[in-house]
Amino acid sequence: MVSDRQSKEREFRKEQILKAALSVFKSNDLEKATMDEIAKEADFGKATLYYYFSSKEEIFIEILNRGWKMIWESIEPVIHDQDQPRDTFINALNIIGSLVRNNQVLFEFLFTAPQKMPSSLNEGQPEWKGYQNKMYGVFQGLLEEGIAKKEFPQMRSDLLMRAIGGLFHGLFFLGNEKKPMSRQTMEEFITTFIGNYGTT
Amino acid sequence: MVSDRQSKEREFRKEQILKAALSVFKSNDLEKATMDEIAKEADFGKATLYYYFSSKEEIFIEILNRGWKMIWESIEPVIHDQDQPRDTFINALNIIGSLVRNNQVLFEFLFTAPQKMPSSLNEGQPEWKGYQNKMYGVFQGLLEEGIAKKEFPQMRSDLLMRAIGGLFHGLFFLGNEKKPMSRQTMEEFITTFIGNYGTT
DNA sequence: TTAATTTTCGACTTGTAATTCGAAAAAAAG
DNA sequence: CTTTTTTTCGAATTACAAGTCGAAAATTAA
Repeated sequence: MVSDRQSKEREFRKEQILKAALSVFKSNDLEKATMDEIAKEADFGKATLYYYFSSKEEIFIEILNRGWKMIWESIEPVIHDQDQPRDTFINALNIIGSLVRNNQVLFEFLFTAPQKMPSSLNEGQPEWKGYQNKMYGVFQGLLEEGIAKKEFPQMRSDLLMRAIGGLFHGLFFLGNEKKPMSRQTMEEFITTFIGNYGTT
Repeated sequence: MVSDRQSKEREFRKEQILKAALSVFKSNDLEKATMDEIAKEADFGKATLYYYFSSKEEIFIEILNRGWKMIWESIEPVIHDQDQPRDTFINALNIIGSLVRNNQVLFEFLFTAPQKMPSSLNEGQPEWKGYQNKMYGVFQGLLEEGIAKKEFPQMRSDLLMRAIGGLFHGLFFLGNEKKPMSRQTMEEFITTFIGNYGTT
């Protein structure tokens, strides 16, 4: 029988392990992150990690699952006013922006790891992939409506998406300056970039 | 003493091996591409690979070196008329575009592998990195001039670069359609995208 | 045809890192 | 204070893939 406190502590320990894993993934490159290092970083014996997670993969996946879930849950509330796709789009982008600002390392991982990781980890439609798809779906939808309403450049929405993705990534992760980016600043960049189709 | 023909055949075999390696890197993900598989694909014994290359790393690097060299040598001739940065930029982009069209697999590798690969392979400023830097330098320069001449959106050139990079990547590698993209089409997209600042 | 020289490769060695085992320590329950 | 359950971990075990070795096959030179 596990008490309430017990399971809370268990969860806490899992989080510590995930945190340690993330920091190891960050420095060494994913494939070269070893369980030994994660264990050392988390200050547990290696075998103990296997008491909490069944494999290295599972740790990896769990970080993605929790992260993408967080992202989804933070945008979900604001994506419903489809009347102004452009504003909605920028709003959503800005929300993600503030998440990123609060935890760069995690989000850089969430956004880049899927590219780098072995495709075997994508088999069986993992939970995080679902959230990611929902998110991209929403953005794509907003872009399409925005394009239809001439609020955005007239081009294929998937390409516009890619381009904005590149910009966003640059904006948050390329930064030579360390000062966090304000909503203001971000909005300016996006606006400059996609032009002022609707508002001029 | 090695005859001329001998060394040509030797070079030919090296190329076969590199080709096989590329095709293995393509399917399996880099880290999981094994020398055994490359050997099987190239139809040589594994030990023979080591007769031609001193390590798996060297094979990897050699593909990058040759590829980036090719890219650089194909743009280099057209980047000199700095009077019309926008046209020059699109020209150069288009040249790379045609290379890509002729060998998608190779170029997808050239453009994405550097992100995925262990950073240890970057040590000692490898040859390909030099070419890559020169190329980015040129593009960045063109963007800066273009921005100065108001031919491009008024924003940080590194961000514009990122965004165009994303667009380019989408254009060539995201393609749902298999038909190769014409210069015309590409130019249209880019133009739509970065606006018609100079020409309207 | 024989003697180099160049290529090739099967079998082995080596190193690394994931994963498991079994027993002990710690904590909770009775 | 026992007994039971939960956690912990050092010391194997196992798997896999890079790289090496030494001898054979093929090719070229004499």
